[in-house]
Amino acid sequence: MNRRNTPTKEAVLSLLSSSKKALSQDAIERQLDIKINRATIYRVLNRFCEDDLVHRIVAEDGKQYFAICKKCEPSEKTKYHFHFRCLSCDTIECLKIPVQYSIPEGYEVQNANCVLTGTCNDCSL
Amino acid sequence: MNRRNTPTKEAVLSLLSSSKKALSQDAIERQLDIKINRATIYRVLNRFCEDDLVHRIVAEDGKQYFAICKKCEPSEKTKYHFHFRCLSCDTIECLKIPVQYSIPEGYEVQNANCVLTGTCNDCSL
DNA sequence: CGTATTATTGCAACATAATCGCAATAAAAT
DNA sequence: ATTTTATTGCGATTATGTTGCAATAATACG
Ligand SMILES: [Mn+2]
Ligand SMILES: [Mn+2]
Ligand SMILES: [Zn+2]
Ligand SMILES: [Zn+2]
Repeated sequence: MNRRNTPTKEAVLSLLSSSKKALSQDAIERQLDIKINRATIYRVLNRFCEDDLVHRIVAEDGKQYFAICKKCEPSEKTKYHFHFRCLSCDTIECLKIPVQYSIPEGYEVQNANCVLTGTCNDCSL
Repeated sequence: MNRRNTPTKEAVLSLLSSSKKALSQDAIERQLDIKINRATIYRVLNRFCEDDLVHRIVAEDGKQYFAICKKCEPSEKTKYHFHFRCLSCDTIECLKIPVQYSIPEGYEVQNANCVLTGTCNDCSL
């Protein structure tokens, strides 16, 4: 399935690139200059995830948030990192903290979704 | 707000106690002998969480799963532990693996939701 | 006991997130 | 220019979870 370049794709990727926070579909739709259909945004995002351009975070609110993988090297060591959700400013950000665990025998980990919740630095003043 | 003992409450708690896996509202409703309304189950579960009898896990599928806190002492050291979701048998279990992280200055963590996904021991044969 | 208080329940309606089918559009290849 | 088919918009649909309200029942209290 070959990918095609479209204004929609570029707009969403550009927005994610310039954002310091992970964004939900909702937030993306609101922040975009052009009007893009909801289903389309989801499809674009899902494609980005498939292509490992973007990673998906599921927060405690059950919603999906998307963030660009800038420094997310697929190096086995720092494969997964924590995310932080601030209950005060309601933003989700990537923390440069590797997820460490020792999995029991026989288990195989394919993905990790780790979200810490609380108050961020900006809001704790 | 005082709590009252009801058949519903006991049935749900008993089911969670005897289950080795975390259960969704859906699964609880199906596994219960008596028919209990969906909203009621959610309300019972939310009360259990408020009272720290049960803890809530939000998985990658965006759904809530509930598990009994048997050995979940509120000791600060092992406050949070990992959970594992098997994509093969579609179950979620508590791992006795503490969540370790070093949070940046100024951040305050109130909760952690950490789910590893992959294949469990039973399914990896 | 009998009665009063109010936590709990069932039901329907609601809210929101995310997906899907299908026809129309448009990017890319030829 | 024409063909191919990935992408889009739209509406409908599924799913999870919550809420308002009246009815029910657990608990306290005389
Ligand atoms: Mn991240
Ligand atoms: Mn657990
Ligand atoms: Zn904040
Ligand atoms: Zn399994």
